[in-house]
Amino acid sequence: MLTEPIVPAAPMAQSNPPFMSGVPELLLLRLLDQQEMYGYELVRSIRQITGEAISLGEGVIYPALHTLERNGALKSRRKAVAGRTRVYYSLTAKGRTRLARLAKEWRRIQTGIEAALEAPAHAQT
Amino acid sequence: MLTEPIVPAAPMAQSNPPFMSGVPELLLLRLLDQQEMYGYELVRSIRQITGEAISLGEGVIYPALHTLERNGALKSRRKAVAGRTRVYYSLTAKGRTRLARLAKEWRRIQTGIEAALEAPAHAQT
DNA sequence: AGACTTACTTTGCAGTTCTAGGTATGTATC
DNA sequence: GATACATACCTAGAACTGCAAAGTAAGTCT
Repeated sequence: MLTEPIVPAAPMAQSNPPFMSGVPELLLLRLLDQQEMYGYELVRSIRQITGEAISLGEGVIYPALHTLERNGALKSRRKAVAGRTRVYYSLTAKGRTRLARLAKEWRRIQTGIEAALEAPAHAQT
Repeated sequence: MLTEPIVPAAPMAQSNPPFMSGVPELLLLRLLDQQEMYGYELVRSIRQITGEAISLGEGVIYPALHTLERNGALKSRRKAVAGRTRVYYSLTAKGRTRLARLAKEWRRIQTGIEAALEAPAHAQT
């Protein structure tokens, strides 16, 4: 049963977090370039590898994995472990190309922002 | 005259550039924190200060300025220069707070990504 | 039996950047 | 004076994407 949402849930919040676009994709490709992993594992790994700076929920990871696989950047295989079935993902050649391009793009932006933030000129010490 | 678009214009393109969310806002606040500026000027300044790494068109800048002013982060005043009218923007206290928060957020993400990209662990030399 | 963790999935919202087009005025060129 | 270019501002609409929330289900532990 249970046909109604009971409570619409309060919306609000500060909505769209800045600086996050493209980040999930970059991190997934980066991690999967090192070794085969499954979704749930990736969620924890991202938290860890970024030093708790970035935390992506399952609602972000799984859809992203599906999209990347659909695009041919990832390939997957099912594997039964401890009576449970996991879906392991790994990079394809296309995925490696994409990772390289994305990482380069990131560095470009990052360099640009850094230049702007350091911005001498004004002096405010 | 000229009442029709003549050609619908081909869409396509590679769509949404990654890593750009929040960036226009951050750069605008950063630049306007140093000195009063007008839209057209900001377009060029951003290109310059980021070392050509980031280039934001007028279609990005003006709406962003309007939104920031509406949110109370910026204040504006009209000024006639060389027979032309310019709209100069500058930071409000609220804008300064926002800049601080955004910059901090940027550094957090940036650090996280960097950690992930450098990621030793695997070794592939 | 109950509670918790693992593991995967889906829906819908929300907010943003970007391209492309359009207006208008001053200045330089022919 | 006509043409072209740079300055200066504005808007609409599309496209994308991350995120929270909720749900399913099966193991494990107490």
